[in-house]
Amino acid sequence: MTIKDLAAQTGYSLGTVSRVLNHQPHVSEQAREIILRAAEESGFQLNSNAKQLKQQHGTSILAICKSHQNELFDELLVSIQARIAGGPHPLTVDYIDENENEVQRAVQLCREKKPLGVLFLGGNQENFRKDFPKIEQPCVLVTSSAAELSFDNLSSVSSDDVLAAKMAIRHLVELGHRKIVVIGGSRQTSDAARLRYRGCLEAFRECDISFDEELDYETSRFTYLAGYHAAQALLERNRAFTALFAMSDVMAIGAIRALNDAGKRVPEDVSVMGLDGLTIGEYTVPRLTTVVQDVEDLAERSLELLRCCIEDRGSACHEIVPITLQSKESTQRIR
Amino acid sequence: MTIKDLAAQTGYSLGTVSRVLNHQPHVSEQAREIILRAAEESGFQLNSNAKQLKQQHGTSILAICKSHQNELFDELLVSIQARIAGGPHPLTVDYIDENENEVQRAVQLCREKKPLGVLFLGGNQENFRKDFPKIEQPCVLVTSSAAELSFDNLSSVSSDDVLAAKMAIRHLVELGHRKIVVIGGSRQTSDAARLRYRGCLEAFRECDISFDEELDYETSRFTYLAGYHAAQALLERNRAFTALFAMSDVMAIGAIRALNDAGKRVPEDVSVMGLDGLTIGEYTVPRLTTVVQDVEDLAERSLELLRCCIEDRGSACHEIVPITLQSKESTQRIR
DNA sequence: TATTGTCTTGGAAACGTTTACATTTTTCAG
DNA sequence: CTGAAAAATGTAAACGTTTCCAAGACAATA
Repeated sequence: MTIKDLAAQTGYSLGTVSRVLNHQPHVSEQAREIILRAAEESGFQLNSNAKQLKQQHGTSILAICKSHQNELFDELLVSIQARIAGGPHPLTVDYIDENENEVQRAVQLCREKKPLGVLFLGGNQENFRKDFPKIEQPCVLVTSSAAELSFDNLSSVSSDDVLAAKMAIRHLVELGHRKIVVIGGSRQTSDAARLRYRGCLEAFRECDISFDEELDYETSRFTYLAGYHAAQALLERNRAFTALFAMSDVMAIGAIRALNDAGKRVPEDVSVMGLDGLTIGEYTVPRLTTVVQDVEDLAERSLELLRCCIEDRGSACHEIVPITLQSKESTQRIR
Repeated sequence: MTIKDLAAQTGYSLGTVSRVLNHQPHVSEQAREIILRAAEESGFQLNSNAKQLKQQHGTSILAICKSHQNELFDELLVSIQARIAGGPHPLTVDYIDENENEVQRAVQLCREKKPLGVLFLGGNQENFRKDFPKIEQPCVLVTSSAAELSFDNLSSVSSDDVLAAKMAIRHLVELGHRKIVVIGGSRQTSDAARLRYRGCLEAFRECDISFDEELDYETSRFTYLAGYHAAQALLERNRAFTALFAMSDVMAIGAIRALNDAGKRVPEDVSVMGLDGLTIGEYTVPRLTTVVQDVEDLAERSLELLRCCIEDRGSACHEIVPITLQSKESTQRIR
């Protein structure tokens, strides 16, 4: 059943049928009604390949997600999907490898799929600086600011990483902690790690705490295992500490496990903080105190920004969504 | 840059270029080489819309995932995606609503996207029985057996749900438990819940334990919150129990939280078992004892089955993948 | 009535492939 | 050499839309 059959069946021409199906003007009420009914009755289904071939652009939103191993992205994706479902623009997700250049990959995918717009979940500033110009579609970089980049089809939505780390450290300081350990991902490859680390340093300075280099642990990634090993390594350094800040929730959970395995209780012996606000933070015992980046907010704003760029051809915009500190059970006032 | 440009550029005809690009025979080595190089150099990208329009079928694998809220499916999807990445058949994922009919949705999606094959993540036997015939593509139903259904384009890969539940109960019994609580999702809407419940009953019978109806709690879903409320409700019934079996890991984790909140220690006061073998079971304190459905296995086998059906037009096949019991910290011998 | 403009419709050319068929070239047995 | 089969290549028609342009119908204006 094609548009042609529909035309033959109703006695109208191809052009008219197409106009009806696309809700275009210049069609009489009568024609619209007849054709719509015929389409309904025959279970007509438009061939999107033909449509896209002709129009030279697809109808979907493409999400490019760096690595499978990021729980925050998982939650974000779920939230984005929920918002987009049922709408006119289906979501396509492509996972790419950790050490692949996401922008280069994007230009390839854009050429092939011709999406209306693309959402980058995670991404490295440097890669954008180098390879972005080849992309014509509006894009938004989520969870990482692109404010320093000046491409007028690149927007971004992120939380203030510096502030987030600051809030975490300040919270620990307010609870009386002075010897605070920091663990995070690679500051060389991750913008987030770099910014959060800066936040930590600023917080320490503002609180007049001299930060012991020995209490800093930089690992390659933000995973559970990385957190576990980091905490373990820190314990082996034999420096006393009463609190630990991990730059991601899963890392914090790994760290808690390592502390437990070493006979330390959380929060009695060591207070632990995470950053992200994942659902699983609620599952752990004790519940994880963390700095929350609201996933719903992030999803909502990034989609909204993308929509703006697509519809109005409005230009780039860089948003910061608010973060909140959620104090739960893994931190306590120092004894 | 189209195939036509490539033809003009190399001096060959459209047909020859197309044959080269599709690795078809009847092309001279020389032509193949020249054309391939030209394609490489010019960064040529085939227009998949044109291709699919002509061929009348797409090239992708479609995964239809029932509900966003299933961690097992998330892990499965990651594993499937990893296997499929880089191959000739991209994966498209569509999440559908909990109470939508997945098969009806599938026929719609198949009409539109014309995938090579479809993977159902979760699904209700009844829906298949009713609406499946309209689907022409090979399909495989994952994590739920379709052995009772006789469509020769429907295969399935699952673990033995009855056995899984049996193993869990037996393990608890072997640890000396007699008063065992069972919580699970709706047996009316979920095949898994029904089968696992049957497994429990059989295990109890085989172990000569009379199962107290008051120790059974059927909730609507398999979530953390459902687990939490179920455990809470069971505690309020004031029946003594020393062990709890939840039909999913997240439920078990919710139950542990409820027990903790009520002042019960796990595993000292109550042993808790889950079923699934999710990664997050490792994150909890105590680590969750569970019956593991190997995600890698499930992914591997389902993809293999689908591939067979697509390539050889081989017919339906129903596989059971082995499960294993992973004893960790949330269960212990009764005191 | 003649002229203009607006609304509705029909017709046909694209979009970039694949593929069946036609044609040319090569190979090789007799 | 000849002729025929096989291999390589070219040609053109599809696939199902959208969209531009032309044309017809009708009303309003001069």
